[in-house]
Amino acid sequence: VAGHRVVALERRGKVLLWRFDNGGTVLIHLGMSGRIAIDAKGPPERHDHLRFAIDGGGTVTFHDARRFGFVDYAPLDTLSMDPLLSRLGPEPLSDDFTAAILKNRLIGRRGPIKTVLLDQTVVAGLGNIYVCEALFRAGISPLCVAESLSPHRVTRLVTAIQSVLTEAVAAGGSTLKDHRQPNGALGYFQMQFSVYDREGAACPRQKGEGKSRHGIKRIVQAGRSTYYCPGCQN
DNA sequence: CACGCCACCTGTGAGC
DNA sequence: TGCTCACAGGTGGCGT
Repeated sequence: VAGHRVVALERRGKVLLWRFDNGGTVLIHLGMSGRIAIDAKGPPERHDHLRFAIDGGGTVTFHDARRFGFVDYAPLDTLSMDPLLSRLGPEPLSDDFTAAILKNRLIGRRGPIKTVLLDQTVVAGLGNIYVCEALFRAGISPLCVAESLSPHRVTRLVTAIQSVLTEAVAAGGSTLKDHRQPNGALGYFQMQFSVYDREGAACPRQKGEGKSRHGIKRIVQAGRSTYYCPGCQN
């Protein structure tokens, strides 16, 4: 991409796409601990893996301590065939993400809805935090068999996913530890978590209602932590 | 095909 | 203080 101009910055699921005027695309996945830093000050730090120098002196740095992220390059016209993108489910904030479509994609999925929503081929872009938060908002137990959800519940789930993602983006994401926005700012959506990483806390929906006997519970599903309120999610 | 488990790699906090 | 262990936002390969 040296010598070429970026013509568009896009995203598909969790994959960042930098489109260049030669038709090529740089693909970036931040994994768990990755970040992009614009005009990072000073010399490269530990775990800075790649730095782009921009005309005018600016820099764009890919930094990732845990190295679960990656950067790849797709030459002209190969992007749509990229295995990273070709099997992705619908964008949850697009018009393509409706209750009818999600319901359809849950057919044949007998695993728990929590695990199924983490499958990027079902819906693109959801991670562990936002699945937990969306299921709480929808009042759906993470243990529910995915294909058994009623149309009404799937409708609530779609609405919950959209609201969680919209609010999380507005808050700059969730900084548990590593996440930074490209300008270096922290994310703040963790302040608004209802259940994630809140094991033992009172359920926010039951606060002040005198029936807070249900604390937030942590279980493990497919090797991942799930947080939920057994009182409101069933 | 669907699903669970494990590995991948590094940092951090808890417990001793 | 320093050691060991468990665990962490994701994904892909493997066995079942």
